[in-house]
Amino acid sequence: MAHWLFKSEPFKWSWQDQVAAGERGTAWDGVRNHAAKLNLLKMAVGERGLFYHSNEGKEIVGIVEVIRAAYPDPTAEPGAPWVVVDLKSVEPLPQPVTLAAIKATPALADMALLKYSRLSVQPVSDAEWVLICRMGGLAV
DNA sequence: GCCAACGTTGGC
DNA sequence: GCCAACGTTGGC
Repeated sequence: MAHWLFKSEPFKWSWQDQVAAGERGTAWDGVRNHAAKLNLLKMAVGERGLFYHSNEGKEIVGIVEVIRAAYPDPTAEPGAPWVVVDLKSVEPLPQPVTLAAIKATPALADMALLKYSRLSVQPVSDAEWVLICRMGGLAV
């Protein structure tokens, strides 16, 4: 299964908001970038992603799961190509993984987070996923 | 089809 | 607050 990374500015939509949304989850809306949209389209129900706080925090704080595959973004104009997936929170990272820690880890040098820092929905490789989960204090 | 101008993102 | 990176827009 593929893994992903979702970026959000915490004052717009934080990990706490995602947790508060509970088991029913919420739509990950507002994506207006075609590369990010393509990633959303590739997602399958049950795939998991990292939840990253940009700007304030600059750290990966939790794990989310795709609970509904891509469908048209209800916040976009009718007919627009934008899509959302529904996400629910799974668990927090006992120890958040900071951007600084990622930069300091040679094995993570190719992460999209570093190479394409403005992309809001990114793929994460299996190796990156395992390493970040471990750095965050989760057994994998 | 090129490219300058402009807006947005996001780290610092 | 600054600025680099990048996407989009619009004139030509």
